[in-house]
Amino acid sequence: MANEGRDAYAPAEVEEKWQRLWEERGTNTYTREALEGAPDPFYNLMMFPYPSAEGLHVGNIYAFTGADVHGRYQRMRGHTVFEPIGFDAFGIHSENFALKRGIHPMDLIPSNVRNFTRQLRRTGGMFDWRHTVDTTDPAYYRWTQWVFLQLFEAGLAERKEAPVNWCPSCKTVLANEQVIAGACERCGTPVEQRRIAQWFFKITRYAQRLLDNLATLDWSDSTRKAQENWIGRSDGAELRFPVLDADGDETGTHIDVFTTRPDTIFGATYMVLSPEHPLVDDVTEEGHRKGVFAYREEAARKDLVARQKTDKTKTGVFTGGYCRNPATGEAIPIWIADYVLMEYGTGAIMAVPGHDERDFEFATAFELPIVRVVAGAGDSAGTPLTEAYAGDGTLVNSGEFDGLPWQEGKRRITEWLEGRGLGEARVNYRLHDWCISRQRYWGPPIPIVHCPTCGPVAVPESELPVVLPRVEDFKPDDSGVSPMARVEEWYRTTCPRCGGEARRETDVSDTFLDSGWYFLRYPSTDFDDRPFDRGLTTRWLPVTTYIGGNEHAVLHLMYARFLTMVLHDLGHLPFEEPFTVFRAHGLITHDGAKMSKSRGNVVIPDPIIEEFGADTFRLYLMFLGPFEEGGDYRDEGIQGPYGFLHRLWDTALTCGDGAPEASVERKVHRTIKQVTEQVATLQYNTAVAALMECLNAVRAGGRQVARAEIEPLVALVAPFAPHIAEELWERMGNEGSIFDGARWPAYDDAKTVDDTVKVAVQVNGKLRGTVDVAPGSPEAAVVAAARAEENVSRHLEGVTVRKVVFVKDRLVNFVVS
RNA sequence: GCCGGGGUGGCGGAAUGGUAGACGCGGCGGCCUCAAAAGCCGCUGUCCUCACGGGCAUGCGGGUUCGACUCCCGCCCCCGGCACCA
Repeated sequence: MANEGRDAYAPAEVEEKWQRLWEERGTNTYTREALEGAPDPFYNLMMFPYPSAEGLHVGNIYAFTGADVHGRYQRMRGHTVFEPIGFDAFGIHSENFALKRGIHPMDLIPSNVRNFTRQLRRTGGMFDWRHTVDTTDPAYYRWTQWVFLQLFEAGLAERKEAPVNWCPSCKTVLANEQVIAGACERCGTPVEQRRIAQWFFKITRYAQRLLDNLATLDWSDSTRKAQENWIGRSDGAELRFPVLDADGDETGTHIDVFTTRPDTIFGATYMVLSPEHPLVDDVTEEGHRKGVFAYREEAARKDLVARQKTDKTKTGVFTGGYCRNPATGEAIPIWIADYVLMEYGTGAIMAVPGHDERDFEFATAFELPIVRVVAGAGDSAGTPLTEAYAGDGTLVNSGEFDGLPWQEGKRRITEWLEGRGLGEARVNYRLHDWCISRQRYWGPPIPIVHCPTCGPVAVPESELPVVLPRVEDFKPDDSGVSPMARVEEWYRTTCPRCGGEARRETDVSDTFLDSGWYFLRYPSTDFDDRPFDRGLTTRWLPVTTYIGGNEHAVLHLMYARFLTMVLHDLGHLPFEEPFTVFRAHGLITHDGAKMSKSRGNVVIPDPIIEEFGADTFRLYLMFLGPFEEGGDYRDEGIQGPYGFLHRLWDTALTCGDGAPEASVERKVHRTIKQVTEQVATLQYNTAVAALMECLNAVRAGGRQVARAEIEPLVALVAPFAPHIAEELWERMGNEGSIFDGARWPAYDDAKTVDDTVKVAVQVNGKLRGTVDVAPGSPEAAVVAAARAEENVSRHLEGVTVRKVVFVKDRLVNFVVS
């Protein structure tokens, strides 16, 4: 193709030009007035990144591009699309990196943010840089602290003791990820647990609502399911086991257990308390005190991670105490064992070794009695148990309840015990309250003052933010509390209530609190006197579409939902669910393997963008696999999209003004239809394939291309490759940005239908030929044509046709003997 | 163990129960070019056949159906998440 006098596609030039123009013209940014008056708002949210020192990685770009394609598409359909981005810059990653490199996070983060901003601009995202947030900016975390106070004042924040990982050598608190195989990641010393007072948000109060609302959300199934499991509702009963003294008389205290199988209570042959259970001392007999004490110490010495390791053999000790099984009336021994967790249920269980795998293992190890109380098909009351039986069956050895199906037994036994004041039906959740305290430096201070007379007092709203001071020595030390606890001039203050001497809370809050409400802030960043403006919030929220990774399926998304619900209940928000639609994108691998630094197969975006351009990179990322499932990045694969954009460029700039050819026009209309449907549902890989196929058809045989044949393709490719689309759009003589004025092409249904269709002809289900017929041809005509087909007729020779299957415009199948 | 998602050419991946392998990469052969970049043409699952054709092919084993990558039953393997949750 002769092309002297016309410049070749030079991505770098085109991309720099349009990034500059977008910025100059404010193409993607909104003023406060524009946001307030938006006629058709579409809030397109993506998960804001943590600005690491390494820069954006391919995973970030993959996620952002997928979301940006969606936003650009919605904009071309005429919506006012608000697409903000920000930085989730507090937290342990920055702090650890800063410690390692000896750079203060207050210096490190701004330079990381600058670098991320530069990279994000280069990728061609439609970001509104007027409305960005940085969680480490006091102007932002002032409102994070405000959110804390809302919960505090509503009685949803409470301070209680909870275990943390403790390194006895570094004398510091460790996050779970800093514990490697039970040892401190820095010094290798075995980690212990310690109990310290921490702040919790009472998310468990919202467990049922968080669960119920899931059904109303248009979210990826995998994400919804993950939330459901995380909340972990189980229906059962709380039962009371009276404690007995040495003479076998009731002492008046009792142990409550939670069980999902009250029907098996006749098989409860012993009781197990968690080592931390408050009644352990009460029930322990003199002779057993030493053993119980030693066991409890040992359990405490284990770190929180190791404590939860499964497939370890069961350990435990007998306390010497007994309680009464309220069903059988018999005395059963009370043990303590670390397989019972204080965090779940009541911290105590009735052990039914016949029908619970863990109890069976424990009973076998310590030679405790095992009784069958459920008989499966073919079993009787006396059938011995060689393993725990957890299947279906009817009750046996259960007194008056013998013979009942277990489900019915569950109900009846609960009622029976309830009638005797020995228990009641109960629902229990796996979800725990949200611990937001971090004994760290790099986070927003929790806005509380501890007063010796008034207790914990909220910092008045007018005094927010409680600014995190610049402290050069922020390394955790042997004090065991936050580094802020040694900055006396900071923590010494007066009580806001009584004016007496007091001390600031020195812990900072969890980063999930920063990210738990950031989407509320974006539209309102023009306001510094309120976290989010009522009018803007009503117009723009809830978020229309949120696209992000499933790694945040439970924590981030659950906390954001919880905070939204609370703020709704407190009258601050008119909705209780923040994200109407959520879509989880897949993971991207490189040459079939997960990317990781240690493998050395991390794809670095910058050199790729330099060589091929952001448009090609974006197009390739969206093409290499289904967006919601992820895909495999292969370095050579980028050549396909690269060549495609080159051909698109050449074709668009050499097209003529003639009328479109009918068959090509049909292809174009079919493509518009397909791309429209598939981009809307995030099926980007097949939409891109359709664009390639269409361009091939348009260019077939080096034919002269008509403008009407190629111009729609320029618009269809725009969400994926915005810079080249703008440039071609302009060079084809159009005014203004292709993203302004709802330029998404329309298709004519009548023009998506071909004038002939290929019908497959089978004999006994095997393809023997095809025939071309007019669409909608009747059976008789198609069958006749099929019989006439040479190869088909040969296969029909000498056999009897028993049946003819006809599917209009698709196939004919001759069933022969 | 539980909950998701998968298993299709050399590779990434397409296929409302109806022509398996679209689109792309890679490979092979050719064109254009001083050269490179970009571009263009043809072939490319596998086996048999000079060819026309035909056989075999969607992790494994069964089933339903005129017809199964697709639906049903039973396995195996891979990826992600949760995990002593009573």
